[in-house]
Amino acid sequence: MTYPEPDINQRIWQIVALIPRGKVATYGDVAAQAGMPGAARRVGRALKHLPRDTRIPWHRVVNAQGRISLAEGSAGQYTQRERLEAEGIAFQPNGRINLREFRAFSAAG
DNA sequence: ACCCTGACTTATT
DNA sequence: CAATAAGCCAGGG
Repeated sequence: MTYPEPDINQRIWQIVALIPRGKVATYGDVAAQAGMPGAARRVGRALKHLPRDTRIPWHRVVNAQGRISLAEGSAGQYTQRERLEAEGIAFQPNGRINLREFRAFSAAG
């Protein structure tokens, strides 16, 4: 069976591992930090590839709107929110995270 | 090769 | 703020 570029996934996971506790990064941020600006979707795919028992803090990756991209009501969505709140990340009433406050990598790098 | 789909993003209406 | 459109990269039928 064909294998989806393992090196790329490794690089993406490495960047995600750099997001400090209590902070988040957008898919676009991770892609840019990994040296592939514009490849936000690629990041999502890499995360989906993660083994269940990984220690990579995948939950610290949210979309550009400061929202969780996993399906509403899904187990993953619930887990992600629980973990983020446990790290002290606050969700606004509209379900969004204030990126100005919790973003790990600034747009300027 | 063609087309649809997705843990995405930005701009426009 | 919601709906559209267009750009983006790659997997799978």
